[in-house]
Amino acid sequence: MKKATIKDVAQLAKVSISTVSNALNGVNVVKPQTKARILSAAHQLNYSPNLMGKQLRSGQTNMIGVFTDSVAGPYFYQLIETISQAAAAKNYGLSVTLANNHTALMNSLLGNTCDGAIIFDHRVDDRDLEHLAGQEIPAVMLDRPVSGDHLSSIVFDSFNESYLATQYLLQLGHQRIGYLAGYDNNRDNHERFTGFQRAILSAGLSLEDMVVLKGLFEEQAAYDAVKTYLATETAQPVTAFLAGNDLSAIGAIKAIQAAGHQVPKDYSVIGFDDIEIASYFDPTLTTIRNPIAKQGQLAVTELIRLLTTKQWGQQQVLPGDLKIRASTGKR
Amino acid sequence: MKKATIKDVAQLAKVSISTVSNALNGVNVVKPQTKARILSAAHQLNYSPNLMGKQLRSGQTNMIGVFTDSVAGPYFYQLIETISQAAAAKNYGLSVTLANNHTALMNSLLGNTCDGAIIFDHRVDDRDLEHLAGQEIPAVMLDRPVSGDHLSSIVFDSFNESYLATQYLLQLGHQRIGYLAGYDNNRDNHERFTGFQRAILSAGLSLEDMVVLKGLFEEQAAYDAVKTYLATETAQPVTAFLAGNDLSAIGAIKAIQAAGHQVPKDYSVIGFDDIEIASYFDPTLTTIRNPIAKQGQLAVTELIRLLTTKQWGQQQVLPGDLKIRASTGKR
DNA sequence: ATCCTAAATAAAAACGTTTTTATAATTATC
DNA sequence: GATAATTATAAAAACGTTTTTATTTAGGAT
Repeated sequence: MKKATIKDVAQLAKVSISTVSNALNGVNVVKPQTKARILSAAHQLNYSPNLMGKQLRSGQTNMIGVFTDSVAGPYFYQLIETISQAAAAKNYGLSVTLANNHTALMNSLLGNTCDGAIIFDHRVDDRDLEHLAGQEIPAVMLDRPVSGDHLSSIVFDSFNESYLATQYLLQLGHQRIGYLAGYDNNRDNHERFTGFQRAILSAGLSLEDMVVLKGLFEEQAAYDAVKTYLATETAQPVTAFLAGNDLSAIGAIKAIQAAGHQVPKDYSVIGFDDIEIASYFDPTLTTIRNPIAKQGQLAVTELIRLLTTKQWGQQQVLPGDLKIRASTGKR
Repeated sequence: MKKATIKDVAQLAKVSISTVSNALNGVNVVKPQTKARILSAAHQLNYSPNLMGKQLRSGQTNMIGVFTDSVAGPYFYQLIETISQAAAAKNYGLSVTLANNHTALMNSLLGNTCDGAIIFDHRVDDRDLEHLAGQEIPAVMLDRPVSGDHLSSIVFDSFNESYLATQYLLQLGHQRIGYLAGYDNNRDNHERFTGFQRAILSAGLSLEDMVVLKGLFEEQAAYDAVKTYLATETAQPVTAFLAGNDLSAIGAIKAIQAAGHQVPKDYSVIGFDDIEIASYFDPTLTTIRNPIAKQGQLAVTELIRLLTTKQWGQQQVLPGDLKIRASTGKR
């Protein structure tokens, strides 16, 4: 049995398709008796409306689209989980699109498959955003601050978080700190690094005394970098590491332990993100926790605001907080 | 500027919409010169096709839909990540739909928004599956074995995995084992429990000597259950726990440690799933690892087979393997 | 030039809906 | 018991595409 259309229902109920549409969509003009007949026919045929037809005609999808290049890692599922709940509360469906390449991404973004988009995808550049805005598709960016018509962003205050984390290490008495950098072109990495530098300078210390290693946001890369560093004897070695994220912090700790030292006795280590592992790892990881849930909720609220009021978008910057655990201690 | 349609492109290029369609979709009948004109017009107008129109007319979406009630937890993102890659390799887009209630779910599933579905959602019951099959929407189920027309399933061999895990504990010399049960209505829980029971009986032991606690697949619940159990002095206490999943295993270990005992010296603990935390936890967790990546790949392959050959579906059961780490030891 | 064929383009139909407009049926008013 | 007003239903248009069918144009052969 092929999928039944509204025509089939109309035929079976001996009625026109417009009446079926009205009956099914609760437009209160159809006689109870006919409505019952239609409902029964629809049920009998297992009818469910074709969403393409529906959305094409009505011009709206009642869907929020999340566009991302990867769902890997705890950050994403926490984020998506809250977005899902917030969207449901506002009676929007949620569809997460994982596009493999840039054209597929833009086609799906510009293809009117959702009323508005939440974007966490580094492949979307400024020109793409212009297209979006030009076609009046409201979007909320989560990976970098933007603003413009139909465009908002909700990002974390990476600079300040890093500044505070560095201050905390300095306060514990660490004078020489190693920074485990992430990807070069990454906004968070850049912000965190400048936050780190600013805190050092504000404390009257010299950047010359600090060490920058390549952690690349990965456990293995961080492990290798720290291992190599520890192997080269220095007159005045670093006593703490500020890692670009939790994974590289874990890599650093493993390298430190592998070299026969202890955390936090010999070296303090601090990460970013507060991923799930952070509180299960031994030692539990001091880290900066981002308000992921809040970001997700705000993204939905803001998108719906753009959708309904058609106002100019806005930037929002969320502060994170330092979660002190067992991987940091006094020098 | 409103979104440009194929009509606008046609008008600007001084050509009919069918020619535009042909030019844009690479149908090789349009003169190079006109094609260039059309492409230029499309570019100039920032044209991108409306997918609803496209899909409505062509009757296919080139999309695989993943339907689930939750993306929480490492299992899902690993699964979705592999599904995404497998789909991309076969030139299918991926759309993950998180529906909040049953009607929304079924509407979206039956709404022709994708060519085929991969379903991981306990809310989809047998009647729903009949509807699906009746409307010729191919689907692959991941949370329980089914078969039928247009329907396949790829599940883990929970029974056997549990049987092997229990055998391993017995082999280590544990004669009394506690089972930390999950949700009552959960298939995995049921399979795992019967696997456990069968292994006990096969070894000639009595189920009377075993203890069943409610772990509910959660860390906290497991913690509480084990804490309570340990507090009640028994003549012949359990020396090992088989937990329904890794989270409850971790809860159990924490409770054991909190009561002043050691793992694996005093109690061995074994989990299921091999979540990310399992190898970071202290002690690292012995667990049964499911081939999640394989499940994802197979799901896509099988769905595409259903899609293209229109054959009767099939069941597939994947074996997991025991990952021995530090949370288990000889009695 | 005339006709034929092939190539290129255009026109029209179709997909499944909702929405707008038109018609039919019922009820109310006098 | 006719007409107006209201209510219920039907018909037609529209959404943006692709696809099928029709028409025009160009190029050869006669």
